[in-house]
Amino acid sequence: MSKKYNGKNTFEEWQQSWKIEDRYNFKSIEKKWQEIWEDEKVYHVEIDKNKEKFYALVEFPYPSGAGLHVGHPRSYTALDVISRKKRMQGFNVLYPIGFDAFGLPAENYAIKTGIHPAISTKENIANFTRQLKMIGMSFDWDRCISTCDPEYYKWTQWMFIQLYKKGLAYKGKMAINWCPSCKVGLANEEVVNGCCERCGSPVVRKEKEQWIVAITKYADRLIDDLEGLNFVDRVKSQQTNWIGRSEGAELDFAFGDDKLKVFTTRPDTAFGVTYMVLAPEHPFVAKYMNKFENQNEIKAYIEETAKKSELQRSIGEEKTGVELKGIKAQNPFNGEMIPVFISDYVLTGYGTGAIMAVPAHDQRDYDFAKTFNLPIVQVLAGGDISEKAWEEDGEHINSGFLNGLNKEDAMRKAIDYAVEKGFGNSKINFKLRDWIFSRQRYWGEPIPMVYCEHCGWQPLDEKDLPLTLPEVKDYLPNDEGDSPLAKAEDWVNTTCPKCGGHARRETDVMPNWAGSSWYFLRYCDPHNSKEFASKEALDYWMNVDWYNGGMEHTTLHLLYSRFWHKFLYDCGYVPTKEPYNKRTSHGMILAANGEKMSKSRGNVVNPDEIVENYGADSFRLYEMFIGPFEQTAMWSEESLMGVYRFVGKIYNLFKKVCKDDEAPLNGDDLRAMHSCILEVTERIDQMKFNTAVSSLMSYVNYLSNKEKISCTLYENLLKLLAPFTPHLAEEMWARLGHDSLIVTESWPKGDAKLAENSVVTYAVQICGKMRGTIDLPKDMPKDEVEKSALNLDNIKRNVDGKEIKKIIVVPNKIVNIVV
RNA sequence: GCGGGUGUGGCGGAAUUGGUAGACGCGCCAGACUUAGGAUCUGGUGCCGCAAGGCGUGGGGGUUCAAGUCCCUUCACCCGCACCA
Repeated sequence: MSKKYNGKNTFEEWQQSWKIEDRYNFKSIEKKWQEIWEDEKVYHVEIDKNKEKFYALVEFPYPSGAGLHVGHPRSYTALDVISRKKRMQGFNVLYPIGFDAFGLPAENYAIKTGIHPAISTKENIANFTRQLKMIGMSFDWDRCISTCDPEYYKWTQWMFIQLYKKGLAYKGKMAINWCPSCKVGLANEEVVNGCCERCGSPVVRKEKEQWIVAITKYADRLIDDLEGLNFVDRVKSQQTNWIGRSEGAELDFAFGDDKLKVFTTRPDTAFGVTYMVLAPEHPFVAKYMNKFENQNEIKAYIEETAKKSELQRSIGEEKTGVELKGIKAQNPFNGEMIPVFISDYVLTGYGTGAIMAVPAHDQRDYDFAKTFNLPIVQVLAGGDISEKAWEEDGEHINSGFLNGLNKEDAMRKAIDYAVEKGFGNSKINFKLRDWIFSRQRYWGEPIPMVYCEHCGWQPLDEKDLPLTLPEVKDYLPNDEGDSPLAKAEDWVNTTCPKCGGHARRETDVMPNWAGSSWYFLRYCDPHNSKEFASKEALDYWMNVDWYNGGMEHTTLHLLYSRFWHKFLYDCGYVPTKEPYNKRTSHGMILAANGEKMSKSRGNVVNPDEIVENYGADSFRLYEMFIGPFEQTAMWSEESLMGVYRFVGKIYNLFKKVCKDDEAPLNGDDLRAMHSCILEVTERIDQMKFNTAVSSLMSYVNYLSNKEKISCTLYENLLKLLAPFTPHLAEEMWARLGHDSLIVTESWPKGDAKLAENSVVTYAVQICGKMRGTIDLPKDMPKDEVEKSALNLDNIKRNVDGKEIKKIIVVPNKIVNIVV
């Protein structure tokens, strides 16, 4: 008997040395096994073509100064359980971790303290690493990456250059969302209810030159390719909604010397158009300004709307606007001349920034028409348009050649007509906007572009990557929106890679969604200095088989990374169209009173303390037991105590364990063991971790009631526990005298036949009401079941004197007597 | 307004998809042991009732021998988007 992992010796010696006071000492047990795993690189993986691979991924954390939150391990433990089980089932499992290390908090901390973000980030990463190891995560630490490492962001920059070369990254001047508090421009996805996602300040509009990434070119594919993916429905629908595809037509209305283009989803209602509206920012407003009769009024309105924040603009209950007097538009369907307005209810960024208004059939147009006393012409039969707009369908009326048609036919005919006469065509529009990619801050990837007066914007030569962040003394951004990098004159002034003349570097940095858009690719081959990852590694490891992360990233990271991956696929750099086969989302963990955990509320639970008091195994197990994985859960230290007691019980059970021949397995034993194996196996796969733990508890309760526990029963318990409480499982496995690590043992196989009982309990009902139960042999013939049921005292008494109409027998389940 | 989700004991939550509602855990009650502890063990615990029995899965209706589960209707709460033409 080897003593490789075992300070004592054999099973017998362990049992003999057991004293009543020998309590479950999680501290020494957990430390011991963490060291062994690390020394033996148990969780390190390499490509092994003889084994089926499994790639499990969790969202890598931002290494904040606060350290790990109890919410992080919910996701990490879940996929750790899955990874550990998959390993035991013979898969070659890649379960990596890294750090999404660029970001504002480190930079704000630097502004406050003067400590360089690189230094504080490094410290935070060290702390996170300590904590993640403390809770026994089976990550392959050799593959640990950090997005702020130049060896990493070299490739982020390289990919940006590819985007630029393919015309998908462009510099544009446009009104962007500006957070006056963070002093940074934001992508559309980073604005929540008109406020900054990060700090909550109301966002204002600001005209700025920005790097923009043309994610909208992929809008269609980002929706359509969702179909084949195993993503939870709420993720799919949220992404589809966000991208917001709508099909319709673009139509030209004559306006001055121009054609005023509008987008509409209902070209069939064109005969009901009684006026048009432009966004105040629409170029025609400025172009025709000197032709308008009420210039002062128009200018005043434009000024007023410009001052409003996005938030104010979107909640204006009353419709406002100004007519552009002096020029009318002509409806190409019926030749009518109609008035044109500007109003802030028309958005400049969607469609063409102009609409044809059909007040009879659109409530917003209806409200506007009422305010400005404009005619309302009904073109769809139904409803009462003196009350409100009729937005349902109906037969077309007052519509010339469309009269009498239904929606589909009228749509087709209207578009055909527009195409034939040359004033329109069918068109699909999206809510999704291009991705604003510039951030006017310091702690991010420098954008590898220079501006040369002769050659314009030029990408760096790829061999000059990485373009590293320069040192600066002052991290403060300014209100004008200049990045702190602008002050690093030596760095900013450079030469043009094309003509060799003087050029200036881009001083904005990338958003921190850049590095996270492809990190799962780097995990496949993290030390490669020639490519972001080798073809061989990508071919073997991709796709991610199971990706778990927060719902808050559905329209941010998850959308960006799918886009980024599709781009790389189009360039031939990755083998698959989509990066993730399966996406699930964990629920949040709230404080005991149902509030969000936050520093300001003082209700944050610190994992360090939990592990100190109860151990990593209990912590992990509680995270899994806390409630349905995809739902919000409340932290409860009492419930954690219950789990801790359970873990202690498993430890104490050891003293009852004996060799199988001392306590031969009986039918009940086999039933308990096999049904537990079957349940735990199935429930882990279905992410029903809470009920998987219940199964284990029931099994342990069964074992506790026994005088002696056969070794087989206990060994299987340990294997089933290994994914949840790996330290304890290893320790008890070793104490049983095994020379192997339990994490490398194979997952037990449940036998459904052995899990079945030969005696079943029938519920006996009269007219659907429970009147008793009866134990009968499994698969007894129906008429015998009936007879036995009618023989029950309680049934006899209740049936007495009544006529039995019929008796329903559901095999092995229920007898229902109808009287 | 649109999209997604949730409602079950004192509490967190189970329920093989129509077949004994309340698994498992917490809490509570009773008992055991004890160098009294936030320890451990045993039993009990949906509600009303001494009992027989009755009532129970947000509310109301329906289908069925049988409904937490299916259908109709209604209410409450949570999340995402929101003047998207």
